Amino acid sequence: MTIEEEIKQSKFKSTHQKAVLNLLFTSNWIQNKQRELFEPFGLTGQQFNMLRILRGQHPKPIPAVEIKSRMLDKNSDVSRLLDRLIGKKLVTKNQCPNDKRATDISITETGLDLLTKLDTAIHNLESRFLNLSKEEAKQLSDLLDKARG
Amino acid sequence: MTIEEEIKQSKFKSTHQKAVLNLLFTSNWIQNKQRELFEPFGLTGQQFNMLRILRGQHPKPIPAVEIKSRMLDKNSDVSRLLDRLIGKKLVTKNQCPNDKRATDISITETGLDLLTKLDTAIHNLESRFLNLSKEEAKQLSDLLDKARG
DNA sequence: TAAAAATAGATGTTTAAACATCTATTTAAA
DNA sequence: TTTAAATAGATGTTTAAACATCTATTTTTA
Repeated sequence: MTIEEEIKQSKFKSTHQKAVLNLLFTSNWIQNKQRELFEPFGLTGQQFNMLRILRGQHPKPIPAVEIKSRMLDKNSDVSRLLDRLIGKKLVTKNQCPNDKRATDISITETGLDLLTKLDTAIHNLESRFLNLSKEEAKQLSDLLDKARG
Repeated sequence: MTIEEEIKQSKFKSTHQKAVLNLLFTSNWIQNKQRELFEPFGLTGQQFNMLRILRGQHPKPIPAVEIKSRMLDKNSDVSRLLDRLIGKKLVTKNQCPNDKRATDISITETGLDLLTKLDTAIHNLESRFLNLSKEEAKQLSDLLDKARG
């Protein structure tokens, strides 16, 4: 379905407006797919994003402020997202010895196991459901970089 | 800034994963810009989306279910979004005479005036801040359509 | 036609987003 | 070095998202 069909709008003020609406719509579309996938595991998209960041650093702990700077959504409420992940034993938090204000956040083995279980499903979502060739995926990413430029 | 810089991640599992992360990031980026713009007018992005849909139909009223089918976010809680817009006198709601279950929703003059005030600012956001040529904007939109295909 | 299914919308509840403010600690400046 | 500024993170509050469930009405079907 084209964006025209998806939102039942045949005309747009400009090509740019159409691109913006399509971008926002497609982002929602992906997030809905992801939500379906995460739901059986009791994770939200933001929580998954955070776990993936921590896995990237594992076994090195990182402070919460560093997580925030890597999140897709820069407004994320990292403190309380962390609280929920700690409650699920997926991450640990300790006071950083060098800087008493800061925290050392690490993903636990349980967290790593959970991500491993999700890996295949996520890969399918990203590659199989994103109906693009490798070249087109690169082209899309490059256009997005340029769009924000 | 490239997506690598934005989320401080130099390697990605696949080109597709990079495209997905870039898409979600860019969507957040746009929504943050929009929020700044709407904030002085007391609107959220969803409320603006709804008003624009109603303007597209004006002066013909449409039922709430029709609004929902045109929203960018298909999970929108239309009833309560409408309540808020009615509270601001930006839209009106009446029982539909043909179908007592349904509603006739219309944008008010106040709502139209508000959108008029926002038009230039939105156009700037969409065209000036989306740093793409017309051809690139079309290319982006086409890739997004294909990605969901 | 009576019962079942579908549709339109409202509402209740839990969780999270958005925004501001606050404390503790560290770094910079006077 | 004493104060001021900046930084890391926690927390409080309001609003909205997410999910289910409910009522009223209309449509279908047995």
